[in-house]
Parts: sequence; structure tokens; C-alpha cells
Amino acid sequence: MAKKKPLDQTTQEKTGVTSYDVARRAGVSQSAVSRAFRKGASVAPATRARIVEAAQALGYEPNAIAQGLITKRSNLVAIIISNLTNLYYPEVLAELTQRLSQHGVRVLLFSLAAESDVEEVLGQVWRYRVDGAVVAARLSTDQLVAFSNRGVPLVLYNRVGEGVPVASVCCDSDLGERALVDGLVQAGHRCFGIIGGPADSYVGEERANAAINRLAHHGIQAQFVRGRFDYESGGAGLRTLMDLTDGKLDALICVNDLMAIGAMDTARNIIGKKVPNELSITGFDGVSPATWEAYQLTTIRQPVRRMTQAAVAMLLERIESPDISPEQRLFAGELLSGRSARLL
Amino acid sequence: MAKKKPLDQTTQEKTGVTSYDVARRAGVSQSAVSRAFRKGASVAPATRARIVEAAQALGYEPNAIAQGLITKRSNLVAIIISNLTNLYYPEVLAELTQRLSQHGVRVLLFSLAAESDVEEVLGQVWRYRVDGAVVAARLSTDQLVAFSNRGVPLVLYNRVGEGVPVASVCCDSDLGERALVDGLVQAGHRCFGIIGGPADSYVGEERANAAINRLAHHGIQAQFVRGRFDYESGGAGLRTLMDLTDGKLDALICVNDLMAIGAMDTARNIIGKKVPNELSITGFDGVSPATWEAYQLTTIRQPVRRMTQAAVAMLLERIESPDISPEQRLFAGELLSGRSARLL
DNA sequence: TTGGTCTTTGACTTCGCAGTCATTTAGGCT
DNA sequence: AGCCTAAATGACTGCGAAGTCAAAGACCAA
Repeated sequence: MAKKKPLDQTTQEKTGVTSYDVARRAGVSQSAVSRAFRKGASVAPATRARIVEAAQALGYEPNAIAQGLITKRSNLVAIIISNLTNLYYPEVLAELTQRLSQHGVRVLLFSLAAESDVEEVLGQVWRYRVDGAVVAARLSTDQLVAFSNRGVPLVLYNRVGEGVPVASVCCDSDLGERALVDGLVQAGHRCFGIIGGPADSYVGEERANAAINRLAHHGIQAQFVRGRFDYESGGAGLRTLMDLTDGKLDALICVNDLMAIGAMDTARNIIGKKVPNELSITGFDGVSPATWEAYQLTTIRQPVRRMTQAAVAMLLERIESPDISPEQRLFAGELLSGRSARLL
Repeated sequence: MAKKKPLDQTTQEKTGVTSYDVARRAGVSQSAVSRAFRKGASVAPATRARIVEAAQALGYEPNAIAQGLITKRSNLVAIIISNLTNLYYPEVLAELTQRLSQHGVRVLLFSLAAESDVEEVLGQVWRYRVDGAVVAARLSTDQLVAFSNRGVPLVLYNRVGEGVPVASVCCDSDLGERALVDGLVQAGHRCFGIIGGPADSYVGEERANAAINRLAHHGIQAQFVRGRFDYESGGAGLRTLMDLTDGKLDALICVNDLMAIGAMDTARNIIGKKVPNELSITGFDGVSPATWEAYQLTTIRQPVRRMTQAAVAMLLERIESPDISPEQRLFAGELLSGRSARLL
């Protein structure tokens, strides 16, 4: 009672239907099958029809692995992202994935625990011979050079190459924080606090510095504490800042929305400060909870669709023509005037 | 002025360092290089050292594509997820990805616009010869059969095979909704409304039916409307239900947290109903915003870590031994008694 | 030293497909 | 019918690594 699979010629075949199988069934050569599946190849319509029919009957799908080996095009793009749990990135990821899919490119996902954990995954990125990568994590100069040496096109998302020119898509931190700071200052706030991100976060530092610099421009020095981009850090940061300022804090700038939201909740429910009457709070990103009734956060919304669109376009361009020079695309965020801060 | 790349023998080489290159440099055969990179192969320690050194000098990384072709193991797992923007799935995705990574498996991500859009991506799943798949989207019987025919191990996440036995990991809807319904009923609620999910959503239907059935058990018939799992649907659903019940609604069961949160905001800020005094609202999932101060949602928290752990374990098992029979693992969620509902 | 066993090693083949090239066939024109 | 061009087709090779097998060393005992 040997369990040989029957030579069932009508439907499937467990595994490994190859172009040869299809060729045999359609009475053509393997080359013909290959051509029938490529776009502008020279195949007689009748032949192609027979091949497609045979392929369908056998459940044949070209082996992308084998294709990749011979064409040196895996049609794979690596997406390296640090904190998927940060509310902002899922949206980016979904957008990127869907856009890339539309262009026939598949996504190899690498999710990092911390922003600086890139090294561990790079080996895998090389091994899979990805055609390109979108990275929203911190890359060292060496790592950037490695991409370039290996000829893997790279687009950085919300960070720029430090020291090395690299293609990148960013939301302008300076512009964004300036709008917030100016608005707050003009509305009469004087005692500022800033909740930044972890020291290894690029955007965290960018935004915090932008805010600090703009405040300095107004002759104001702010208190600064670090958070971890999450809800809890917001509340904790606020409490620390209240202590540091003897409760006089009247403007809180958080480098992302999640911390701003945490701070709002703490201000209202724990500390008992009225937002925005006694304390103005601002965020950054424009994640969906920011617009919820309970928060109505004043923040800078990143133009995610345009940014992902740009990132994908830039990456695909560079996959087609690897020698295109680096370009930085800086998008202005939109000031969302919510009810968490008194502005202007 | 031909741009031949120099035969720089010390560091990198733009692209395509092969095992032959390493072999030549180390003065051994290609076979030896292959062995040096596999776990329990028979290589003299000294030889391996020389090979590793040569590989490092050349920046060699084994070509996973070529490995996949010959070994018929891509070390790729497809993750098919419907709505990444739904707050709940990002967490699941991050967990799955990191766990799989730890086992040397890479993630090929497929993000769907709607839960029933699977068909379009299946072709790609087959082409990449993935070793397995985790699916959180609706699969038809034919599609389930296709996985089985192609010998691709499959684990469903939060849904079961309809008609076909398939390995799956779920959070128990019946148990969860029962706890909520019983609690609400015993606390004296009488006029129930339910906000379900889109008709093509598995979990949406599951949970809604669970709630409806349990209410029927108590002799209560509830009003039912559909939402789209998002914040806006929550508010809209609540308004519809208020109309349907002439404003007498005193218990609202939402099949996910996001809609519950939307409903809470609408109840408090638009309709002017006190939550939970005049209206109790429950959710499902236990996403992070549910625990925020402003909401303190009464909901069922899915044990995400245990569930993803189980999913990964089951999948890897089945990749090793494809003939393991289907198993369903049903996890009880934890009742999170927040302040959005009067229970017991 | 010889024979035997166990370990290391390299030559060669294979995986599934794309592309090159030579050959065949069809089509158009006189 | 004859000739020429263009389209269609098949034989064959190679992408990069793994595994098979046989040959070569290493090591030990007699």
C-alpha cells in the first residue's frame, strides 16, 4: 500500500509543479512555458493559451526563488522598523506594504525591539538579496556604507544619513516644532517643558532639538526630560517636569502624540491641571487617537500618504537605476489645532 | 576610461560574493565553504577558521535564495493580515515577527485592505515557496484546501477553518462575551445594543453572535448594527442604536475596543449620556488605549503573547512535521473591569 | 611498516527558471 | 512556386549553494 501520489492530471499536485511539468502537459518546451509567463515575450497566442491552461490545471506558479536566483532580482524589499507598537508606524507599514505590492514587490519585514538593534538583522537582509530597503531605524555610518557597497538601494524614513548622503523621506521637525513653539510663545506661555525620546532615537532628538532651539530663539530655556515614546512616559515625564518647575509649567511639548496623550490624562486626572487653560500640551505625528474627542490634541500631522508614496517612488527609481544620486525629501507637517493647547 | 571594478582583495566587492570566491581565497573547494557555514558539518576546525576569515574579508553572506532553491526551504513564512490600522494587529504582528526571527524564520508580509482580499495575494504566497503561513483573514474552503494541497502549513489566527479542520489559535469569543453579558445583565441592564463588524469579518460575526446568543439565554433581544471596527463606527453605531431604542439604550456591546472608545466619546461629548451611569459600554481585545485614563474600558483582553507564542510554536512544529493533525487552541481572554460599564 | 577505521576534502550534480542562440515555421511579396 | 523576413520555438547553459560519493589523509594498533 505504497502512498505514491497518483498522476492525477486534472487538478493539483501536492508540491513542486515545475515549468517542465507544465511544458510536458502542454506539449511544448520548458522555454516556452517560461516565455508564456513573462510580459513581452515572443509566444504565439494559441501556444500561450495552451500553456496557461496546462499551468492552471496543474496549479503551477513560477518559483520566485528560482527566478530570483537567475535574474538577480528577488522582488523583495526589506522594511526595517523599530517600534511597531507605536501607533504611528503601523500606518506607515500598511501604506508601504500596499504600495509596494501594487508594484509587484514583496515585503520582507524586520521588526526591531530597539531602534539601534539593526546590526542583528542586516545579515539576513544581505542573505535574501533584497532589491532595496526602507529603514525607519538608526543606521551607523558603517551600516550605511554597507548598503552602498552591496549595491542595495536604501531609503531612510524620517531620518537622514548622518555623515553620508542617503535618499530619505522626512517630516520637517524644525518647521513643525517652530509652529508649535511660536504659537505657544505668542499665546503667552513662559514656562516650558519638553519630553523627548530615548537617546538612540533619531526623530526624538531631532524634534527635541528643534523645539529647544526655537525656544532659545525666543530667549526661553526649557526643562527637558526623556521618555520612551509611550503613554506611560508621558505621564511620568509630566510629573517630573512639574517637580522641576515647582508646578509652574504652563506649556508641555512632547515629541510624539502618545506621550502627549499620556501627559494629558495625567494632567487632568492625576495632577488636576486643566488642559489647556492651565497647561498647554502639544504632540507630534498626528496619529488617530490624537483626533479623538477626548483629546483633540494640538499636534503636527505627518503627511503619511505622501511620505510613503515618495519613499516607494524613490526606492523603485533607485532599484531601476542604481546610480541616481541621493535625494532628501522633506515634507512639511500640518498643524492640527486641537483643544489641548492655547496657540497664537 | 572603462569603469572596471578593481580586484580589491581586502574588503568588500560590490555585489555577488559567492562561495566560490570565498573558496578561492581560502584555498579550499566550494563544498568546504558550504560546510563551514552549516551547523554540524564535517570540517576541520583550522579549515573552518580560514574559511570564515576569508568570508569576513570578502563580506560574504550565503545567498538565501540559492539555498532555498536547492534545499526547498525558504525559511520564509507568510503573514497575511487584514487591517494593520486596527491597533490590535500591530501588536500581534510585532510579536509574531520577533518570535519567528528568533527561530531563524523571516517574515513575508501581506497586508490586505479588506479581510476577504486574500485571493490576490495567494499567488504570491505560492510563488515564494514559503515554508508556512499565519493568516488573520478570511479564507474560503477552497483556499484552505489549496494550502493543504500545496503542503504549506497554516495557522489561523483568531478564526477557525470553516468546514475544514485547520490549526488555529483563537481567543474565545463565547467565553468573553458571556462574561460581559452576564455581568451587564446581573447589574440590571435591560436595553442592549450591539455594534458588530463588517459582514466579511470572522471575529466580528463570532463575537456578535456570542453576545446575541448569551443575551437570548437571558431572554433579552438586542438591537444590532454593523460597524467597520474603527473609531467613527463606534459613534455612528451608538447614534443609530439610540434612535432604534428611543434613547432607552443602557448597555452597548462593541465587538472591538476601538468602536467602544468611539462610542464612549460620542456618548459623553455628543449625546451627553453619562458612562457608565446612564450607559454601559464594553469592548473586546484589550488594546492599549482601552486602559488609558480617559477610557478605562471594560473589555476582554486577549492574551496576545501567549497566543502568538502558540501560533509560532504550532507553525514551526508543522513545518518540521507536515503531518501533524490540526489542532485548535482556544485561549480565554481576561475580563478587564474598567469604568466604562457597571458589571455584576 | 601495514592494514583498518574514521575524518576531511573536492569533483560533480542538482534545484527551477531565464535567457542566448540556432533552428524551424509562418507570413508576405513577387 | 520561390524567396526573404519576421515570428515562434526548443536545446542548452548558468545562477549559487547543498548534498552525494569517492578519494585522500589522519590516526591507531598490531
